Amino acid sequence: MADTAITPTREQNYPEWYQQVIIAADMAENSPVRGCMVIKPWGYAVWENMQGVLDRMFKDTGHVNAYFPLLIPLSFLEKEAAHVEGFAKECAVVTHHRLKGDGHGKLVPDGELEEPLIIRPTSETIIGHQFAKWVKSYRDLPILINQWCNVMRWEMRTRMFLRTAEFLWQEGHTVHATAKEAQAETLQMLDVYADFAEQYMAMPVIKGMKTSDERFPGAVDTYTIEALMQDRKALQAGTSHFLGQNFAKASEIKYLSSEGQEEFAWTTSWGVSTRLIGGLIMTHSDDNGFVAPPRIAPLHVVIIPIYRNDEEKAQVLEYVQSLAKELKQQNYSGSGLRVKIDDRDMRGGEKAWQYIKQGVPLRVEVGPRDMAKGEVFVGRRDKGPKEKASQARADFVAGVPHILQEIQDGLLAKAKKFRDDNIKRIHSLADFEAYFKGDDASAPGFAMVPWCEEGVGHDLLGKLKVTPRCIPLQQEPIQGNCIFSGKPATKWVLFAKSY
RNA sequence: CGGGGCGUAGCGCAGUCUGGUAGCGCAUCUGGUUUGGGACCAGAGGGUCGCGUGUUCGAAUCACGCCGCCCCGACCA
Repeated sequence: MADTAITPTREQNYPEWYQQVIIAADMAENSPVRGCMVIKPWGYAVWENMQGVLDRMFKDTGHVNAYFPLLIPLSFLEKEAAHVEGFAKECAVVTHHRLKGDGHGKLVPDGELEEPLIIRPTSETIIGHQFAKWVKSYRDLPILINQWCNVMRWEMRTRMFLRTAEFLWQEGHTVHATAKEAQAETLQMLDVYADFAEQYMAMPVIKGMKTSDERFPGAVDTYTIEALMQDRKALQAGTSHFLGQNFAKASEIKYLSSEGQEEFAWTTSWGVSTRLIGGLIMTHSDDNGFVAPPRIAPLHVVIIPIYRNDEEKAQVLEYVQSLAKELKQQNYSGSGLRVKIDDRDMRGGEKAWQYIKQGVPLRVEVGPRDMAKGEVFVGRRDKGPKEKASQARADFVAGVPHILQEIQDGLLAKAKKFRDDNIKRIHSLADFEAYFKGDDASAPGFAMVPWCEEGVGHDLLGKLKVTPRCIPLQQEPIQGNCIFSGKPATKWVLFAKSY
């Protein structure tokens, strides 16, 4: 056996390591359909936990859930000019509504549709169409809606979780009477995303506004949370868009104001996807596999009973069942502890390694010796696989919530330090080039660059495969000149190689 | 859509150059020995060799055509 559970290691081949972690943790696998993935129970459990927290946060900020159709009339996509440009090339199109036999055992499309339908790449157009009917008066506003669904974008190159042709997400869509209110909503949801990423996923993010080139097609302003992965590439982890009146005009969302004037409404949209799981994997996992932050881990504690014969088995199982019961009564992050006893007929070591690869925060091994002493033998996922220690059973049970929070905090602190250690302030084009040159496998991290706010176009960016990630909301005082134009700088801009 | 590579057991591969009745490792199942740690021994099950046509006494292997997938670009939540 290799000395790490995952081969290759991050150091040896990061992209391959990423794939292997997903397979070893049994989170997902490729499907027979190009670019699509099967999310297996362990991966889906992570998503369900993320959904649970986000859904509560959305509801706490006044949103309600609804559902809109998968299929959208093609003509809807044509309504907003920039939106057409942005999405037309990557849409799956439905042109027929049944199949017929060709007489040789094959099925061929039959029944051509008068108007083709597209599979939603995002739902602004169809939701806007419905909103137009729902909004008549200023009294109907605001509309604060979210939907959990799948969308499809026919991407050229895909990677599990990070970019798949079909992916799961939530998309929030809101309508407001004023620009100010819509802008406040956009920023509020960006904060929700940032809080979720940091407090639950232990993934530090930088909040900022996208530069015009990176904006969502059809948006006035796009805000983003940007995270740094362990290979020092950036990941756009969530976006929130102020759509101005662009979609309101395209879909004719109009209302009568309290002054009796007909006005176009102001809309927003915001989303995070299963891509976050990819970010989670690349933020915390190590050469032994996935590391699940306790607050969204499918299991908090796995108990592995150790025994030699049926008599011992009966005794140990009784002991661990009462242990599991006590643990489940403990509370962590708003719910009972998630605990499982694994009494499969397998060797203990093999089970232990499986849970290491799956990232379970705490492994408890209990055999006759522990039982006799009223102890448990505990391993933590944030420590080495063999760094395990005995502990009095009662102390352990009472202390688990505290240990879990310690692991959670440790993951965030470690990720934050890594992120902060890999942000560099750069004041000249030459330094910028020196920082970013090198192949894709050796991304250096984030660069903070002084900028004059007049576009960031430069040939160097394409050559270095570097993109502006965002204009951070939190700006520090700046002096000096824009590295692109040489004019006095007014803002710091964040650059990186990215996913 | 350009450039490269690959389709043989559930997974990973050898065999193809030089045509001769399909093999290895892992996984699975059975029996045994083990048992505080990703066990060991013995045995078993499992494949129209991507599809089609051709050459041949004989094709995984040669020829032609097709299909699919992966990697590198353009595109990207």
